[in-house]
Amino acid sequence: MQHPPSAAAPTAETASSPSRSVTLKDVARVAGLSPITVSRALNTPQLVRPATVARVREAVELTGYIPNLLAGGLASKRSRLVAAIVPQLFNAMFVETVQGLGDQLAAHGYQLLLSLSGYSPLHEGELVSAILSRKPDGIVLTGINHAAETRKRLLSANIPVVETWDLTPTPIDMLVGFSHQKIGETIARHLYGKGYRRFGLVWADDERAAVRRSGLEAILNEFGTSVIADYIVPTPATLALGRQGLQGLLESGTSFDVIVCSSDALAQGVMTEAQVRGIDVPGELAIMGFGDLDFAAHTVPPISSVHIDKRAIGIQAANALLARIEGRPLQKKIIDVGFELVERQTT
Amino acid sequence: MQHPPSAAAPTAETASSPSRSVTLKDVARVAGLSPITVSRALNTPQLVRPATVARVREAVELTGYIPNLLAGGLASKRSRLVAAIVPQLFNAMFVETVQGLGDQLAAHGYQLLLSLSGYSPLHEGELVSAILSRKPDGIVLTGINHAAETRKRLLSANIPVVETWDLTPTPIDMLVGFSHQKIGETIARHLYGKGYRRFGLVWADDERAAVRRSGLEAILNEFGTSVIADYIVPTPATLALGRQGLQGLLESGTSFDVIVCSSDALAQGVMTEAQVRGIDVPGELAIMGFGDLDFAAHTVPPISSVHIDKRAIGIQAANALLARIEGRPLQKKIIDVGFELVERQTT
DNA sequence: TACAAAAATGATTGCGCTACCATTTGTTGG
DNA sequence: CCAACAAATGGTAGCGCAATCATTTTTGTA
Repeated sequence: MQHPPSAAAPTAETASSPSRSVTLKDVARVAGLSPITVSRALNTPQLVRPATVARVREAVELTGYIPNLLAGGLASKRSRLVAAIVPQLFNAMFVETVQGLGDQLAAHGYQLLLSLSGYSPLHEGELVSAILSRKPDGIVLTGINHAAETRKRLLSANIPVVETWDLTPTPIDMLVGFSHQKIGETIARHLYGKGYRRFGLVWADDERAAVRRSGLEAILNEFGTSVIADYIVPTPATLALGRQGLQGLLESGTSFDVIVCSSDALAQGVMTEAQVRGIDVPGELAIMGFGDLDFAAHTVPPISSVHIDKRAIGIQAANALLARIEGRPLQKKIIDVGFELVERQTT
Repeated sequence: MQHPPSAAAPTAETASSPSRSVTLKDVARVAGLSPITVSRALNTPQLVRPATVARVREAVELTGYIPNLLAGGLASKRSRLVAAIVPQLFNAMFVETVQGLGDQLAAHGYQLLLSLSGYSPLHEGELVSAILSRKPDGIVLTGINHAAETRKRLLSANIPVVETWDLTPTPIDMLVGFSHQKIGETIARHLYGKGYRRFGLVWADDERAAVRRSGLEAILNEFGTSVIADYIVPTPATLALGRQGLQGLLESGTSFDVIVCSSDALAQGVMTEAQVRGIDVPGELAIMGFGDLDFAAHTVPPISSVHIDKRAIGIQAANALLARIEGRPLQKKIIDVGFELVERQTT
C-alpha cells in the first residue's frame, strides 16, 4: 500500500513542468473538443450530446481534472458557497442547526463556509466583510440583532440572507426561527400552573435568553408574582456554571421552589448541584431547562425543557436559500418552526 | 440610529447601473491612483508610502469596497481558505476541535470551509474533490484511514494536509493526534488494577473506537481475562443508545462488574439506565467513559473518563498548516497531544 | 431531395485581481 | 549639481472559467 517515490503518479500530466494543475483546456485537448464544450458537458450536460459527455467524462478521468471554482465563480458569478455565522459551537444548540444546514446544502451541491462570531456583534461587521469577499451565494445568520453597518453591507451585497433562531416581522431578508418571548411566557404559565411561586433564575448573558426572560417575567407579573433572584452566567453556558448558579442562589439565603435555566446545560448543572446537596428534585426544588438537548430526557430525573427542532432550522434555512438562489418562488419569507414545552420529571 | 429609506446610501456608486459591485478600479479612480497601487496598499502596505495608504483607505471607506477573493485567489494562487472534514458535529468530540481550528485560523486571516463526511470514507473522495476545487491553502482531515483515491488526490493537489484525532508514523503530510491503542491499554490497566474482572462493552461502530478496543483487549488478554460481552451501537453515540446498551447487556443474562464505553455520552446513558434500575454505581457496576466531555465531571457520581485536549488539536492543526503555508520551518510533522485517564467516582 | 428549424459545438471576450517588469520619483554623497 | 541608487508607482498580461454570440451539424417535414 506504500507508493514508491520512484514511480510517478500514473495520472500525472505528461508535461515536464512540476505538476502544473490540469485545466479545462487540458481536458479539451485530450477529448478532442473545445474547452467550452467540456465546460458545458460538466455543468449543463443536457445541452451536450450523450456521446460527447461520455467522451468528456473519460478525459476527466484520464487527466484527473478538478475544476477550479475560483475561476468558475469569477466568470459565472455563482460560487456555490453558502456562509453561516454562528456564535459558537460549544453551545450544542447551534450544532444541530449547522449540521442540518450543511447536510442539506451538500445534498444540493453547495458548500458551507462556517464562521464563529464568538457572540460579539462588533466583530460581526468585519466577519461579514470577510465573508462577502468570497462572494457566497447566500448567508445564514444567527439572531436578528446586527450592527447597522452589517445590515447595510448585506443589503448592498444583494444576496439572499436568512436570519435564524429568533423571530421578527422585519428580517433583513428571510427568517427561520421561533419566538423567545412566547417561550418565556409558556414556561411561566406552565410553572405557575403547577403551583410554583418562588422563582429563581440561572441565566446566560445572551440576548435571546434575555427575551425569554422578559416573556417569563411579563406573565409572572400578570399573575402577581415575580422572579426572586437570578444568577447570571457568561456564555457559553456549561454544567459547571449551572452548579455555581445554584450555589450562588442558595448562598443568598432566599428559598426557591423552582429554578428556571436559560439552557439545559445549566439545568443539568443545577440538578447535579441539588443532588450533591441532597435537595430532592422536584420535591424540594423544581428545575426547568431550555433546548431539549439530547441528554435532557435521559438524566435522573429527566429534565423538563422546551423542545426546538434545531435541525429543522438548518434545513429550512438551506431550503429558503436554495429556492432564492435558484430563482424558485418562495412561499414565506418568515418561517416559525415553533417550540414545544416538554414536561418531564423535574417540574 | 434608523436610516431613513428616502436617503440613498451615501456610499453607493454614482453609476446608474443597478448596483454593479465596486471593484479595485473604482477605488483607484476615486483615490487617483492605479489599481495595482491600491492592491498593494491593501495587501502589502509596507511597499507603499503611508500617505498613499491613507488615501487608499479613505477611498475604500468612501466606496464601500469589498475585495473579491475569487479574483484575488485566482490571480495569486492563495485563497486564504482552509478546509476541514469532520465526520459529524453531533458528536461533541469534534466540536471543540473545529472551534479551536476556526478561532486560530480566523486570528490569522484565514477562513474555514467545513465539510461533514458523515463517517463514510466512500463519500470522502468526492468531498475532497469538491473541496480541492475551491483551491484551499490547506486541509484538515479527521482520522488516518482514507481511500487510496483520496490520498492520491490530496498528494497531487500539493497542499499542506493535517490529519487529526489519530496517530500513525506515516501520515499523508502532517498529523496532530494521539494513540487510541494506548488509551485502550491504559483503560485496561486502570480497571484491572482496581480489581475489575468481568468486562462489558458498550461500543460505537467507529474505526477509532475499534482501535481503542483492540488496545483494551490486548492488555486484558495479557492479564488472562477478556471482554465478556459487547453491545455495538451505531454512530453518533447518544445517551439513549447507552441506555439501550446496558439493557441489552443485562438481558443477555451475564453479570458484569464494569462497563467500558467508547464515549462519555454512552457512559452517561449506561449510568442513567443503571440508576433507573437501582443498580449502584460503582458499587455493583463500574462505568468508564472516553473523551472527558463537559458533563463527565458533573454527573452524580462523576464519570471516570479519558481526557483529550480536543481544542488543542484544532489549534495545533491550524498552527501546523499556517507554518507550512507561510513557509516557516516546521518543528515536527507529527504532534502527539497525548491523553490522560481521569479517575472519578464511577470506577 | 430540399429546406427550415433545432441541436450541438466553437471563438471571442471579460470576470477582478495580482505577478512581473518598466517607469517615475525621491534620496544620498561626491 | 548631478550621478547612482533606492523607493514608489504604473502598464501589461494572464490566472481558469463561463456568458454571449456565431457557426456547424443534425433532425424533421414537405
